[in-house]
Amino acid sequence: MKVSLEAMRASDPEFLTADCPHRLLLDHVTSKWGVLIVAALADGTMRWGELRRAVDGISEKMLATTLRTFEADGLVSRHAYPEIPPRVEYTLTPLGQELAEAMGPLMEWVGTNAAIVGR
Amino acid sequence: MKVSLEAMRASDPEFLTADCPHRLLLDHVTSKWGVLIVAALADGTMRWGELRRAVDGISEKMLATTLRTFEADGLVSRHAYPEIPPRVEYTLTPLGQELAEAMGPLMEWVGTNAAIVGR
DNA sequence: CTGGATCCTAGAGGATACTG
DNA sequence: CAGTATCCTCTAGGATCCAG
Repeated sequence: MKVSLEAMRASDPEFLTADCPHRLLLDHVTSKWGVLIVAALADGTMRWGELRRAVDGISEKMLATTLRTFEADGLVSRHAYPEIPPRVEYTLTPLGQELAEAMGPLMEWVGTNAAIVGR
Repeated sequence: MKVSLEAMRASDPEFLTADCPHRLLLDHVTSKWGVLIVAALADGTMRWGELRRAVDGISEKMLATTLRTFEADGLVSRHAYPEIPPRVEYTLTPLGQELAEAMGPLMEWVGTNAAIVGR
């Protein structure tokens, strides 16, 4: 399947024009860490610490803010258990799982073509 | 198809770890304007001016630098015609077209789910 | 028409310390 | 363990002017 801005704009003329909601959502999910967090959570529910380790190099701040953005977007759900020590789990919502599947081909492409990248 | 960091790392343990080439390539193609440029070019060869109009809101600087990055990555090819006034056309390479196809599902997902986005 | 060259800024992102 | 709070850096990106 191809992308085709033209085709998408045939049904919605505002598709990916400046300041449209599509742009905002696209910026969220293609953010530096957003892609990696979704990819990590695609494997299933994870705790904060697991996620931090799975997404190599992420700072605590960016993990927190990206997760909050995704929660607000309804892509990730958070469940905190009232225990000592605390345990908090993050899971993709059904919508988030759709996203994970939609990103599958892109991730595969990156996986097989990383060698080509120039500086 | 799901993404699954785990699965990808089974074959390549370095997959999407910090400073790996995958990260670099991913940053290129998921950059703010990169996605939109690939999407626009997926419809076929375009001239500089067309591209500028198709990618609503892009500055000349970012159009130029993103195109140069993609050229260096082998995703886009540039052809300048020695005419007055100048005409320059940009086309996706075969590799770029693969990328465009890989991004298809993501674009569709964004198209159908933009309403959900929070601020 | 297709850019290159400059200058500038907002905000993404990082480092560190601290807390329930 | 799972975060918040601060402060700071840096660069992606924008605005503008200029040129072949």
